[in-house]
Amino acid sequence: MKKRITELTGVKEIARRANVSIATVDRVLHNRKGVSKQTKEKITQIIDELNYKPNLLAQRLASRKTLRLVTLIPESSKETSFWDAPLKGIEQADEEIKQFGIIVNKYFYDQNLKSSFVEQTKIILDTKPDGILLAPSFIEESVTFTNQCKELNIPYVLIDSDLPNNKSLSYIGPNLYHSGYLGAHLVSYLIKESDEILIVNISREIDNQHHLLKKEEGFRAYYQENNKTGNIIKLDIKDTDIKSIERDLSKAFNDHSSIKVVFVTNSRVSKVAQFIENNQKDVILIGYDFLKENIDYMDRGIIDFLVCQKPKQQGYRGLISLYQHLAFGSTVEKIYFMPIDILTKENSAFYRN
Amino acid sequence: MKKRITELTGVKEIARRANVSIATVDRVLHNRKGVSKQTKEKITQIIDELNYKPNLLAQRLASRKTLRLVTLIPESSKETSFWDAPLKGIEQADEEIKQFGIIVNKYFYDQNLKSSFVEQTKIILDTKPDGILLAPSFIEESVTFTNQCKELNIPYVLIDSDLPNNKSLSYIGPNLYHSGYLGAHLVSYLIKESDEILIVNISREIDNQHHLLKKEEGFRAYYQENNKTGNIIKLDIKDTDIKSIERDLSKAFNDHSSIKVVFVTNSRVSKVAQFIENNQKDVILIGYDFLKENIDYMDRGIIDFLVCQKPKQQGYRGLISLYQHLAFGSTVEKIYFMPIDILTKENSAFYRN
DNA sequence: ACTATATTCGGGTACGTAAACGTATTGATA
DNA sequence: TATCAATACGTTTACGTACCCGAATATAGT
Repeated sequence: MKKRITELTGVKEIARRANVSIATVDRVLHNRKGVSKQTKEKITQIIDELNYKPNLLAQRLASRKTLRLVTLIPESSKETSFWDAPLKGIEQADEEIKQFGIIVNKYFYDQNLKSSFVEQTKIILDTKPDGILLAPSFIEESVTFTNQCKELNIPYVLIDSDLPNNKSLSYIGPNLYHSGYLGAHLVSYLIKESDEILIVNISREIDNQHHLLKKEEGFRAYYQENNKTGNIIKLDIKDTDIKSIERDLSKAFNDHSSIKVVFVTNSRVSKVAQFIENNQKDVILIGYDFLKENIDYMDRGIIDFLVCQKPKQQGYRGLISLYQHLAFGSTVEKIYFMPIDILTKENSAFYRN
Repeated sequence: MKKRITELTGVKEIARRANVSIATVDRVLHNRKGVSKQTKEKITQIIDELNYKPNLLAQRLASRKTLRLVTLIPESSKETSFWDAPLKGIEQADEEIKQFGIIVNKYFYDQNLKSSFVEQTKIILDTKPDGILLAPSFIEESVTFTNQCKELNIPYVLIDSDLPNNKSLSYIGPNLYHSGYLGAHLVSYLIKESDEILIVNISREIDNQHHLLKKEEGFRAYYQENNKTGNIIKLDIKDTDIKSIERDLSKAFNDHSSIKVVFVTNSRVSKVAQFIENNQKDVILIGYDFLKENIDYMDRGIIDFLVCQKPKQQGYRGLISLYQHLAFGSTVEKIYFMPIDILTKENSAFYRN
């Protein structure tokens, strides 16, 4: 530990060199009025010369502001615990930044209930937060909401899925198309020419099917582009209870005798795993997301691969981005695609969500 | 943005409640002498009551200390650019923390020259840094060095490979055994009973072979534990020039006609790829590390899988850990195993090192 | 020329903590 | 008893920035 050499680059130094007071320098720095053109130019020049960077510590300390951020994501449901992970990320970020005078308010909606989403957005707008982290499951309603945010000049970050006309500060989440593409690539290693591939979409109508379709598109694209002749069968399951799923799967396996690979387009892969375990099917099973139930099946060798895109990171990074943008005016990446991670029995223990 | 409600939990408030000055509170907080037992107890109690947490911003601002951290890692060589990545991570962390009064000095050694390592450690100890980030390629010498650090009370963090008697603040890097184990698991999907597997170790004697052996051990363990009957052939290549490598590989392929998978235990996989491309061998090739030359071969379909363990993150996290420990006294994870990432042609573009 | 108003600027305080320095009290020693 | 050191505590300045308040100056209008 050594004494710091006296700072030679602060506002004080700038003021000294320009023969003005620090208040004037401050005005220039914050683009406030009350400074003559001459003085402003002179100060600006000195700022450039010194390559002045404000001391962030002092800045936040002196600013008697409290930033309030809100998050709006689906609540964790019985159907899937997927949203536990982003929430954890949010909580972790909250923990880290709250000491810097940031308050985070969390709001949740029911993924099966559009009205709950709309309701929450209204409540949020009433509180006039300084920034918003949003998981936009319902496209149309989300567009409406984000437009309102724009009008009120409230920056927002999207996670998990993007919106078409994205005026968001940033999108942080998967590239769904490539995610499916990768799935197909993996599958290509695992099958022979004559084998059949079963793609399974499990999702209620009301869900944001956008996700699944994009993935399927990527999956199919791989086969087209690479002239693979895999025989692809598609199965849509709209009723998400286990009985319906088992019934539909049974039928598929009866109709198609040489299914070798099953590709489930979302985190509900554990339901399929349950069926496969019970019925002793000898297939390779690929699905999505690092959920406990999925990991269990993977450890038991029923699920072979899980593709995962760091849901916790999405929450964490989203909040941190907002914070940095609001507190320091840092620029943030407009689009931040999460890595596409491949999990197997052998590396899942080391996975960082 | 709202005005912050006047802080009711600072040293000032504690001082007010205890009927003492803030200096006395400060003394108690820092365990300095000059406070009577009574007063100290009283203040301690109030601190607990208020659940006082010091304002980190103010703390760092007021402390006229500069922390100096040093890093010691191999220099990037012609043989492998692996260490470019950790260096980048270090530089990124440096960029982030230098505004908080942290100075980072970088030192490098030649991975093929023990003496250069020892030399650098001496120089470093002379400068008496506040913390050290170390990549301990040479085990014995590193043990000596870290023991000296312990004596001088300088905390250090290890990256990339661990040391047996680890009194380090933290180890951040791969679990090599599991890394190899995963490789075998991947391979198991790709081969038939009769196929042969070629394990290739490319490394000069002087290198830290520890790495490679651990990986190989994991690889073999998988086959034993899972009763796989794969026919494993091992090839050690001590001369790292391309000609020797090609000669040795040629011989191996001549001797063994049914090699289907080649597993290279380190980042030199691109050399093998070069051979395979030139000789049109139809094998699946698996190797390590996200290097440009490796990615190139993967994009061209010569390398099928790369296993990678976030080398950049290792550098970044290592420095940040040191900083947080020294600046804030945060506790850091004693062992932080990096995730074991599987890269293919299709997800490498989204990889975050 | 004289007020009224706008513009330009500096002084000073605040944020919460660190720590150098000063002061008062006590008790031991010569 | 005079001296001194140790102890316990308070006062004050400093860190670098934000921003309020008011003073000085310039400009305009009569």
